[in-house]
Amino acid sequence: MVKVRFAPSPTGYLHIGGARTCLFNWLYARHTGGTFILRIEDTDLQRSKQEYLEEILESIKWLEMDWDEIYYQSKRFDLYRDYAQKLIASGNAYQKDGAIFFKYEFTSIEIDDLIRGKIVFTELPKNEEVIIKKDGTPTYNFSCVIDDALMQLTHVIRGEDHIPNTPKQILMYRALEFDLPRFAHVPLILSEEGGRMSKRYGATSIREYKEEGYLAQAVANYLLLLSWSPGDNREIISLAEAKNIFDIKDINKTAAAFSVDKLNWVNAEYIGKKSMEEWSVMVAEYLRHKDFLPAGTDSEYVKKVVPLFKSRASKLSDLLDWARFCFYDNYSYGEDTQDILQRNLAKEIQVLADRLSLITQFDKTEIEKEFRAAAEALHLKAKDLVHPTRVALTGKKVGPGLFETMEALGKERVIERLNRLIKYWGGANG
RNA sequence: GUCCCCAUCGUCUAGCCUGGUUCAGGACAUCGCCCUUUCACGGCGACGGCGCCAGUUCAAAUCUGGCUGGGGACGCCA
Repeated sequence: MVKVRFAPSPTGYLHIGGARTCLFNWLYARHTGGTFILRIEDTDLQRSKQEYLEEILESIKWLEMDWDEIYYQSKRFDLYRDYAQKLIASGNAYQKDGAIFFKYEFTSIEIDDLIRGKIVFTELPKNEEVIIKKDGTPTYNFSCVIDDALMQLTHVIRGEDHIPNTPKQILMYRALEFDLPRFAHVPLILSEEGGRMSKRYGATSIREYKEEGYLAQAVANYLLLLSWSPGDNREIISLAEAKNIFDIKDINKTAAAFSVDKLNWVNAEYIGKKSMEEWSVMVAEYLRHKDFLPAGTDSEYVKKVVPLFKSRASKLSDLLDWARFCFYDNYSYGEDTQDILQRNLAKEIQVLADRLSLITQFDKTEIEKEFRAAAEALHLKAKDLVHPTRVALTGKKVGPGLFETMEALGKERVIERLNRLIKYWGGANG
């Protein structure tokens, strides 16, 4: 019976690296029908924070993972001290400077790693290791061994930065006469530049991706693709599907560089799969959460307007910029619109506005019909009228289809904004 | 410095274990064309890679060794 764990330390937020390690563990447990436990490694009382703990738990849940059991190392200090005493009694540890040291003889240690095969250490840098600190709390390597053994974990799936810890831990297993779990060290996730992942290179905590408007399923899907693949060219895989096929042996040995571009693509794929209804609800919630909507914004209006952006957004935060014109009138014409605005079409826009105001059924079909008729009457190519109209309505050169934008905005707003551009040019009679 | 890990397009990867079926397949990005009122979506196409050197073999991306490059660890942090 498989039993695995994810063991975060609440001294910081859940990062993408930790999230992926968690994902692999969770997936393996669910694939095998085993048990997945969460072990909070809060032994550093100074640096551990409740805020971080909540954050980590929230992020894991957000990614749609769950756990069968949860433990806190801070509640198990007595246990670690008992085992340290046992080591003293058996002559494998001793007290010095108020701390307890585990001592060991030099031996060649071999790790039979499930991902990398044999890893051989022919020497170790030291011959003793602190296991209980002066303040009575255990060190990482010790509490980790005690818990992994006592919780009867069958597999320890963790980041490869732990490879150098493993020989020390194995020595402790032996001294304590514990059975060894299987080890699987997964590759690290590198920064976009291929270097070390750190806060200096943009967002790394799961929360930040949530705040940026990435969908949980997309983030999980993308993370899954780093150093693992289903082997059949599929890129879009739900966790439910991954559960069926995930296996440790399919995890690569090579570290993967994180790519925002690819994440954006995956996220856009997930957005594409949502129905318009789901999309609207999702965006509305996001915009409200971001406090973006002006007070009193009609939710029906929000529903009308957000579909415009579904096929263009790669993440919800795109709307914060792109959809601004839908909710605010105080936008200015962008710098890059000058080439369009320098041609004064005040009279023509006035004609357009007059014709549009007569439409009773203000939908995109009627609007387009009238719009094209107006262009023809004015001897203008449709696009010569389209571009300035878009600038008038949105302040931007690029955006959703013009006629659907007009329908979503509603007749009143459209006319108002056309008049605003006419005024900008100095009036239709000037 | 010492120890350890890794090495296929710019990036993520398939292939590598069980050498010939591969003048290496897919995806992201980039570029081009089509669609088109702009951008995006969608469709089509292009560009682009087995780090290097030896060895084994009739045959190596696939096996072996060395080199180089990248990453990690050396805390009474985890």
